[in-house]
Amino acid sequence: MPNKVIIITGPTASGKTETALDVAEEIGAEIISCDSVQVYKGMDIGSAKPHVSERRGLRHHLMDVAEVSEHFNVQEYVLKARAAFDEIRARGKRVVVAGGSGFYLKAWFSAVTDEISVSEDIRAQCRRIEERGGAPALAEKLLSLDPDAGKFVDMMNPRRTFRAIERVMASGKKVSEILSEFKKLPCPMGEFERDLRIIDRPDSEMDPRIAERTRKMINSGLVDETRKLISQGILQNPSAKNSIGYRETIAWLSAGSQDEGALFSDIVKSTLSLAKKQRKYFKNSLTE
RNA sequence: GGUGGGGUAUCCAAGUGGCUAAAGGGCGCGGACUGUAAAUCCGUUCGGGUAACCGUUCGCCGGUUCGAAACCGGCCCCCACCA
Repeated sequence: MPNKVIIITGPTASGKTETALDVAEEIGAEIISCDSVQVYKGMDIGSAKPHVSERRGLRHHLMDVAEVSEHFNVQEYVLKARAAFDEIRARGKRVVVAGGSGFYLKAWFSAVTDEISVSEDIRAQCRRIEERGGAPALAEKLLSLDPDAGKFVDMMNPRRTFRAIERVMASGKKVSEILSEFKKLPCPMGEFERDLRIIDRPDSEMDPRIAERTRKMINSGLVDETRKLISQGILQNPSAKNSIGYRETIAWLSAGSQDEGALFSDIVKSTLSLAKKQRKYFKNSLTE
């Protein structure tokens, strides 16, 4: 199957970027990144984005496609990645998908969003409910619209409940219907053969790799990069400002920039738990 | 040497007589997740047991009490200030 799309993923710092480059180089493929942070311009050091000089002349897509001040999400990822995917294949080249953002990666396997369009008015209503009473108020609202919703939606999670209310209000359908229709949706990237490769290493290798990479990030200017991003509006973007490395640096800067050792260990700690979380996602949501 | 503060589970940290195997947080572990996903949320976290329950625990030793992490005495460490 020489046309298979090779999908390379793995926890952060496992070495998937290198592997992807090796593989892509060997088969003359272009790379579509699957990383929710590398999509942002200027988030380079902290996201371990390979510098242009490290890309071995291979074309990379879905990197630097958004401003840090603007929100990005899976929906946009799907749109842009699909466009790049079609374009590359139209040129007769092969594709390597590489990255560790689990939810984005899922889009290469199945639907991740539905087609219900939610009006700004409905969204504003939900926001008001949340502001007034938080998760309990959202749960109450959802149950008033659909008494069975509790079976399908995590009512403790305001974000999930919020989304469910929106969809129910916009479609007039019950959660169960929305869900079963969603499950029937095709993969947004289309039909193609996949070759999923999950890169991983034992903790005994991961721990020092993460420590070393974090050290390197700080030494090569993570703090300055973060300052620049702040001036470009990263603080207005909740997903970008909460990404690992930047989140800690922002906190460290606002706490007075004392004790660089603490910054280092905070980032290492967060990165370690990210790696664990990624493994779980791959295990539970990407493989059968 | 003196004065004050402190020693609680893997870490930080509440708790001043029973309802305490011991609040809360972190870490770890498990799980959920359709538009913030490197996010958000849930469960679990002394040992044994499916459980009832049993065993061991709050610096150490001893005491008071029906009963102590908590009260009393002694001792050992740590921190701050004074000398």
